[in-house]
Amino acid sequence: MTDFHLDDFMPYQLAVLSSKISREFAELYTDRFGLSVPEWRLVAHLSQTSDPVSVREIFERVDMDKSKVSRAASRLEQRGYVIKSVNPADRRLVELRLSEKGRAMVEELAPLARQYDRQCLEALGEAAPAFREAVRVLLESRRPSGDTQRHG
Amino acid sequence: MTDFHLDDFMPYQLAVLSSKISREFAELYTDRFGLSVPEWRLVAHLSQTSDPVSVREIFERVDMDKSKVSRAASRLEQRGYVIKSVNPADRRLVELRLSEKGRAMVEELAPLARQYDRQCLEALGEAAPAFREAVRVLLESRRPSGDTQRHG
DNA sequence: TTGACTTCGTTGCAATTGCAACGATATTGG
DNA sequence: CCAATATCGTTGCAATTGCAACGAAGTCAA
Repeated sequence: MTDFHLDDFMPYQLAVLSSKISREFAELYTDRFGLSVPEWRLVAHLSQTSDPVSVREIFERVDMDKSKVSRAASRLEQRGYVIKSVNPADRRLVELRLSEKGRAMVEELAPLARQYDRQCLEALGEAAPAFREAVRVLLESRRPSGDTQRHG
Repeated sequence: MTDFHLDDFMPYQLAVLSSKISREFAELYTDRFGLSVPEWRLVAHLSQTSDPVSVREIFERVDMDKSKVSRAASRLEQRGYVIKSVNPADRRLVELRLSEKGRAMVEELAPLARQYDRQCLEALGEAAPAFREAVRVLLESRRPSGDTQRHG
């Protein structure tokens, strides 16, 4: 109607794409492990290192509000996947890390994730590496953003 | 820890990217027009045609739950941006279209949207067209999905 | 040391959300 | 025509969410 074309509009396209993909992938772990999306994200993040990670570090990188991270961590702790402890050097900080049970879950989940990822990239064929790179560039071009809350 | 690399994992990367971009763009219309994200999406969709559109057509394309579309439509109707009417040929269907006021708002918003879009693509430089195309390919490679609800 | 200020994670609360159930309408098969 | 079934949009409700406010802990300057 106006010369604005929704189908070429990046925020819209990305939102639809990412929510579809996120939902589709979630089917692989929701039933099987009883994880919500924020819980999966937290677990995935913790699986990247053996060092303990603070709530702040997570919500900065993962674009989740800190309350979301905090609640996901509590639920995961209750279920035995995550261990919370107080950082002795700075007692404001909470240290999060995976328990043995948590690591075992990731061992099971990781192959599914890799497979899903591969499947996405197959659809792109040769364009896949360029796409990955483009996503990375876009992410870095966005300002690191403020100080407190992200949304989810 | 395991050989799963979150930074290369598409669903995660896309989710972070899209939520950042969506939030960033939302700053342009939230204060100025008092629109929520779902409301903007509905308006944007309606701006693409002068024909009336049903709730179903929208939530199918826009990946929003139908209740979300329904509520966005009601709020927008109350505020005079959208006109709801019953389709006489099939009285189950609700016809949605922009009012004059709604069109005027889009006229104001469209340039902002185009500008934001351009700004995103600039970060990509030459890779921009390929990126757009890749997003489209990915979107089409995802199954059109079930029948009832989307999420948002 | 003290007092002002900052940072961290949790929690209260209101708003938003997704899902299921519903009433209304339409379609289909007999 | 009628009964069974399907589709559409709205709504009730419980769960999730974002935001602000908070207490606890740390930092800094005087």
